[in-house]
Amino acid sequence: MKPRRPRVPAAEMPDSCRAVTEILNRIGDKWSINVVRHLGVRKMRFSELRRALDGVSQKMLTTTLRTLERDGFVTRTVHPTIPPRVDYELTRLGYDLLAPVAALGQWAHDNRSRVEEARAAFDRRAGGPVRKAGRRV
Amino acid sequence: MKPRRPRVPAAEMPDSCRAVTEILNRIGDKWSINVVRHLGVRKMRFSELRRALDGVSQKMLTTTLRTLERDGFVTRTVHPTIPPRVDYELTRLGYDLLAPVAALGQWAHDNRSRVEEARAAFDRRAGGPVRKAGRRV
DNA sequence: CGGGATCCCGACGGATACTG
DNA sequence: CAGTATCCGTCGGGATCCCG
Repeated sequence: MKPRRPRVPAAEMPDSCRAVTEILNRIGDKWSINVVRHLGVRKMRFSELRRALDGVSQKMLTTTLRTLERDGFVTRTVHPTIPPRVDYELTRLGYDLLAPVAALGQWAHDNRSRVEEARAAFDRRAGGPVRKAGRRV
Repeated sequence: MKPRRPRVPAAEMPDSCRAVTEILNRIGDKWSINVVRHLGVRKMRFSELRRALDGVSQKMLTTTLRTLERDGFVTRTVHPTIPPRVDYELTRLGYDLLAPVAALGQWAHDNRSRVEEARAAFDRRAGGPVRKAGRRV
């Protein structure tokens, strides 16, 4: 259990800022996080992942997995059988990433209702949701 | 409310999955995380944030702050002075979110080089970075 | 100073068809 | 099964102008 720092010193922000922005641009897309989370449970093959993710297109799953592989988060193992079989598995780096990601996931799970309530309250006050914002699911 | 588990069983993934996807769609945009991180240091006014974030447009900062306000992560305080002054501050929920976010930020900062090395190694093997659908740039 | 209103573009990502 | 190759719509988000 890593002691999390309660406060970020202002002086360190700029540098830390870029790192966060970078990593977020990488894993902040629509599927990466959930792929990592699923592979965190066990190694899976392509079609398993596709079914598990529910809604991902084949193209995006391929792209997502390739990029995760490129960044060193997953390994791709091809079994030259018929029919072909490809396994995806988290690397050490992938498991390291899983820790903070799982924490965020746990937070999201635990605090979902608080966000929903705040949102509903705001909409009552303001008369409607904010235009132009996060992607819808 | 279920007790938290270190490992998420595969059976619970779908539910947890949606929560993560939702929260990530919300804060996974280009600026939200860094706004929260900056406000985690101290309360700031609009133009302070704008300067601190380096590169954010006025429109996106406004939109980001509105949505964060809507979701209950920040408060917006207008001082009816001349010139006007608007302060943004994290709510309790915002500080709660800051914890896992800061952990992720710390991870990003600490592991930046590992990702860069993996990426460089992959590009050497494959002959170039990934483009769409696994092609090379 | 802190926005709101518009215009616009490029990417992200879905649908579909084809292949080894 | 596990991809590749295309086409194409959506919208995130930057630029610009205006206003109280």
